[in-house]
Amino acid sequence: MKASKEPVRQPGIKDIADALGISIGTVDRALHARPGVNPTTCARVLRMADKLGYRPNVAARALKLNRHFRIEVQLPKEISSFFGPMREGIRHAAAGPLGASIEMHFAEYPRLDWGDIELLEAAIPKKYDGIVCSPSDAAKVGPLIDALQRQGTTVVCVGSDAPRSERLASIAIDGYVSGSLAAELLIHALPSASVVAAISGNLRILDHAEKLRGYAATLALLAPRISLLPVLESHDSPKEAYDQTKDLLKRHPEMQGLYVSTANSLPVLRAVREKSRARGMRIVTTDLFSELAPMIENGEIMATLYQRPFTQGRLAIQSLVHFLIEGVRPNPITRLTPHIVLRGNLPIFYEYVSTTASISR
Amino acid sequence: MKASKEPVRQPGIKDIADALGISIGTVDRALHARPGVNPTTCARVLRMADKLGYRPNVAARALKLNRHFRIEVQLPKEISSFFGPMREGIRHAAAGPLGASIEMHFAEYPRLDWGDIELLEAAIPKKYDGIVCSPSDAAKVGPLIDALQRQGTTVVCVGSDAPRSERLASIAIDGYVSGSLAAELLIHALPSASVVAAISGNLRILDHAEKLRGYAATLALLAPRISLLPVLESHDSPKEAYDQTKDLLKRHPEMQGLYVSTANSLPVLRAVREKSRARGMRIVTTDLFSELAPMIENGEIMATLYQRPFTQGRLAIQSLVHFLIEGVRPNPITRLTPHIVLRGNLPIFYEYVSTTASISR
DNA sequence: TTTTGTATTGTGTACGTTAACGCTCAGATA
DNA sequence: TATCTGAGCGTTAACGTACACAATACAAAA
Repeated sequence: MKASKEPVRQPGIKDIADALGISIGTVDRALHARPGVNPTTCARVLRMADKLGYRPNVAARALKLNRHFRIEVQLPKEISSFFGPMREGIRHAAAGPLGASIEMHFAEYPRLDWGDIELLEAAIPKKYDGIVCSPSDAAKVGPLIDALQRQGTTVVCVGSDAPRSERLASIAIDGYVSGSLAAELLIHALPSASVVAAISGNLRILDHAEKLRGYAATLALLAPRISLLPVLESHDSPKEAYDQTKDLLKRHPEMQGLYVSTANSLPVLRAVREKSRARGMRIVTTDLFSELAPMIENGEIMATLYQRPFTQGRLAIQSLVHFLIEGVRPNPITRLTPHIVLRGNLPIFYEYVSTTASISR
Repeated sequence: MKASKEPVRQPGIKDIADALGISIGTVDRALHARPGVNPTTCARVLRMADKLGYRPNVAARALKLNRHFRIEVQLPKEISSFFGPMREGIRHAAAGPLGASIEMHFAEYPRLDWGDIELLEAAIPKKYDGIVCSPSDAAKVGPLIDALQRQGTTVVCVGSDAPRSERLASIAIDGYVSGSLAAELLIHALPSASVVAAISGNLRILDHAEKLRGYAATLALLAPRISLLPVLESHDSPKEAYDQTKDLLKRHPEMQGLYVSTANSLPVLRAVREKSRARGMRIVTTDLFSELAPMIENGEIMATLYQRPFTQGRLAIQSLVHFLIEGVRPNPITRLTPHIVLRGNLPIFYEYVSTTASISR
């Protein structure tokens, strides 16, 4: 067999009109279920469109409608190894699906837990078409998101979530899975009777709590003889993290496994190193940044759970833009698994950390 | 501060022309470095375009040029748990960047190592704009790819590669990294002096060889006291794999770790199970399909290295289409890290395996 | 019958870009 | 001087769709 005619032109609205001996105006109305069309005609148009295999020409539509979306991206400045790549992912995805021109505003606030509320409030009168944000306190952010949604600004959460709010979608790492993986990695690497610990950020943040829930549950389920020390809460303060770790190591010399579920892992690692406890101690951390790489390389850190900020940003914008342009509601909740970074695949991730490289996160 | 004027219309070719008091024709020629423009004028246009922040309107361009690309995807039928999701990823990505209408042909051949050559040969006279394929024998496929490229058909390799050929790009899992990760996982889980083995597919396939190279190298480097038995080569035959594993288990009762670097892992696992050697034995497999899931769940398999077929397919089409439309040459080689699937994150991957679900691979 | 109203259909313009075509004019050639 | 040449630039018709507006039909009301 051979292909049919060479230039198989896609049928357009015009072809449907010609085939039916009517005008393109009527066809347009029929296809879009606009009022003012005879139901009989409408049916004929729909049937003919189907018969001809009509697919609307996105380019022409985009040109005609000439939509222009204003989107604000509100992310904290602080954990730049995480939110930097996330912004990159956002930019990347926004540049891709050019069905419409997208005007992106990147707004920053100092820290995860400081300034996001104000920024959201300030965004209300600006009447953006969409907002991407990473809420810290779901209870406070929720009402703001609802207010934004009601006035026609579509909100997508990325990195964290405001579960009870009206946000269009939420893209994040599955915290429970992260904790569970950390536990599993430690279980495999430690004797069946061991003592392990965990140091977390702010446990009032849902994601942190979820990580520890997964960690504890998996330890209990798969390695009942491993005992988990009371969880430390560093509140993402370097000083606190350092002091607490020091104290922990002093009080529990028998400890062999540690899960650092916050990106604020450097003080913890420093404390471990100073106690000369690096050898024998198995550590699983969270996220990936340049200081971490050599420690994975030399074995101080057994594994880190990379939270795929680039991918998260990409998916967030993809959902948002697809909704704005096509009106398609995405899955309201997307939970990704983190990448387990060991020594072997570190080079591949390290590229992302150190350069502004390729698209293949 | 407040945003500037409300409808900040994107400047077009017309605006540049007006600002300079020339015609849009000249602006168009200047912007595209077409002949027939005074260099001085050209420079003025470019400067003004930059000053006004001109971005070409993709929709208008797509409409005018009305490009129509014909792409053939040639993938084997056999490992459907791998090539199925890959086809999905391809479809997904092809539907997304609607800058042009893309006509996709999905061609199938029986097995990885049988029928791909014929399909490529058959594709030459068909004058496709692009071809996506997964070459098994690089030496044989290479010349065909070169022939296709010379006649104007752009070829992208996915899942495997034809390194010396003129293909536009190659997207695949990094085999060396895969093997290295398998080794690392086993090292962590086994006593420092152990005996481990590996069973591979066809070692003449570069990817399989790379996996074993990474495996052996990492074992030697990080755990010099672990000894690696001679590598088994199953040639992707279930019978052979089963028999070889049986034999291996009989001859080496001391073996505690096994890396199955081929998707053909079920016969191997059956042999292990029949020998009642499942407990204590640490197994790392490759890929993920429905039969594997319960074995990860119950611990028979410690981990599997998921090769992310959906992502591979998505990236392959993305490179190809982006090149066809915009003429941008992608990175010729993209090597992804596999996802390490443990019990904890299995549910997230299992979704992909069992359903035709979301986009978040 | 003419008029008015309403339900349906046709027409034209615009969206921003491309490319074919045509015009102009300086300089070269007859 | 007249004609040719070609570099440089302007004009215009598409591309397929959406929408405002105009036009037509056919009924009911005058």
